[in-house]
Amino acid sequence: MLIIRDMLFKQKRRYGQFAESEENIATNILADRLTKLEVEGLVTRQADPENGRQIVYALTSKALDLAPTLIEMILWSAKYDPDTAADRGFVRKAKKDREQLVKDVKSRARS
Amino acid sequence: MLIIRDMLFKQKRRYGQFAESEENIATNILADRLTKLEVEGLVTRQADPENGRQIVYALTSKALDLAPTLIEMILWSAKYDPDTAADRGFVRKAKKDREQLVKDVKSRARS
DNA sequence: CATCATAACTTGTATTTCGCAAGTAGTCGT
DNA sequence: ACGACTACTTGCGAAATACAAGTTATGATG
Repeated sequence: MLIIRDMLFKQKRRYGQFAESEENIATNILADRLTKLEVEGLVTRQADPENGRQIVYALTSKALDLAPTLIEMILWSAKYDPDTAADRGFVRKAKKDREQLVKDVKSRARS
Repeated sequence: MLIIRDMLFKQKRRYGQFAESEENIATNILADRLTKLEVEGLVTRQADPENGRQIVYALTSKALDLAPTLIEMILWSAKYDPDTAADRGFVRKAKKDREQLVKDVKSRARS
């Protein structure tokens, strides 16, 4: 979930970027989760043609369709978790035009 | 999550009912989760005045506000998980009038 | 072209959580 | 008074996770 969240909302694409996130996931667990996500058809893995040592992960449409669920989770956190990192603009946009936000999030995550 | 799901959508209120659910949660884990949910302010626990040996659990508004998140999860499952238990009518209603469904679910869970 | 840095993992081990089976405590019905 | 019911606890083996260190392949540097 944390990986998909980072890919959907923070445009992260690489192993090193996931490892940096504030949840401090252990590297063996991260590797394990990435292969499980690949097996479940949620992410694809491919070598970066411009930099052979980098692998670029991408979300499948099955994973992009988790956007509404994650957005609802963010809204709930914004309401009840004082330490939440959700930004104001995001929450406002979600309440104003939810469908459009889902489209925007998916489109950004694809690019 | 499974406990909140059962309370929101299946009107379960008691320990024995949670233990029956198809995920077959171990009783020690169930007890642990219920106290954690209580500590986090998601459920309340009170003895049934009509039957002293039964304890009735209820969702707080903080937990009721998880309804949109859980509904989105159900919709995603209905789309991608062939073994999902989500019923047709529910999915139709969610797509037709989401806000109303959220209200209905909350209202049923409170009664 | 040898060496160093980087990125993506593996491996080993201690710690934590979980699953299963069994047992306990306070009602309640008869 | 006694058995059944409901909500838990307890003990222990198995599995998952966290932490630290090592490995492999590629790209950059002097």
